[in-house]
Amino acid sequence: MGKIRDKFRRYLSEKGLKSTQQRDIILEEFLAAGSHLSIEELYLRIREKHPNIGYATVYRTLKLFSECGIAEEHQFGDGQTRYESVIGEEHHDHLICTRCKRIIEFEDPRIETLQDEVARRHNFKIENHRLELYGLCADCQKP
Amino acid sequence: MGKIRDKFRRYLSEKGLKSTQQRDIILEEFLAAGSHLSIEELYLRIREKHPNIGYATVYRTLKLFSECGIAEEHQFGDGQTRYESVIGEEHHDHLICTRCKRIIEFEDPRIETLQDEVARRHNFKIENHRLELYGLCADCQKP
DNA sequence: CTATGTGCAAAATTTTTGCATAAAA
DNA sequence: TTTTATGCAAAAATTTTGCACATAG
Repeated sequence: MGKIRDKFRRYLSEKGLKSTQQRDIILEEFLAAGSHLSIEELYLRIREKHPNIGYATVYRTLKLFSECGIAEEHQFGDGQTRYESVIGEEHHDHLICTRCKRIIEFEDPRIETLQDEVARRHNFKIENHRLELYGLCADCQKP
Repeated sequence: MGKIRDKFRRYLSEKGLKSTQQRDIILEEFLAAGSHLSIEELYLRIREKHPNIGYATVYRTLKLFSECGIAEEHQFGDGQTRYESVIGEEHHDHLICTRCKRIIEFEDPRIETLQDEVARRHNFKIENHRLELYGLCADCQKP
């Protein structure tokens, strides 16, 4: 868990950026909060304890997280950018219920293997990927 | 090719919606244009020949296309919603070059099979899916 | 006729930016 | 002390909406 914080510190110092109170607060809140938070949701949570942190700082800081590889941006199609923390966990993909908006995570190494194969066929070097299956979750299929 | 137009007509009449000049124009332009057009790009093209068609109509019509299943919405992470025509073709996925922004299409039925299996395991009913591999295309790996 | 669609401009959303001030190195 | 970060508010950018008028059925 300290790994994420270390990676962030390291990234900041490599780039000559500064470690600030706000960045620490936002990182802690980001890690404490569950996955798939929208920027607004995160901002509101932070706001509760730290009413003086601005929206722009949250935007800028999340972008930093994403650049340094500790968070991933997602667009699940509701017009809100969501971020998910990414280090330490295995990469996972998503089942997204179009009715109740529930997000279920899964992973399947066999799919990853096939992706690598596709990439190789196109001389493509994968940095990242996104697999999302949209549909109805078990509950929402019941009438 | 007439299939798409037919499906659209059928959808309109099923829903009691009307077939209008604008909808026809937008559909033709959408089909004529390559894949992955952003709403703005499409609007500008339409604008050239039909300067009186409004932005809102293009938005509303593309949403219709997507509802009736002849187009698919994509967000490739540049803040622009893109649409792609979908009928008649096999479903395909995307390799997206993060440097030159090129989009390469591919399909792999074996991946689809595994997706179905994952869905079954979660009692999930897939309506749609999206697989995007981000990274560097062959050209952009050369220094 | 009647219901739906259109165009426009205004509003709502989401994200980015400029700039004076504050804080880190 | 010099550079980078922050907060605010303003600006951009994207998408949606309200409404009077137009058009399809």
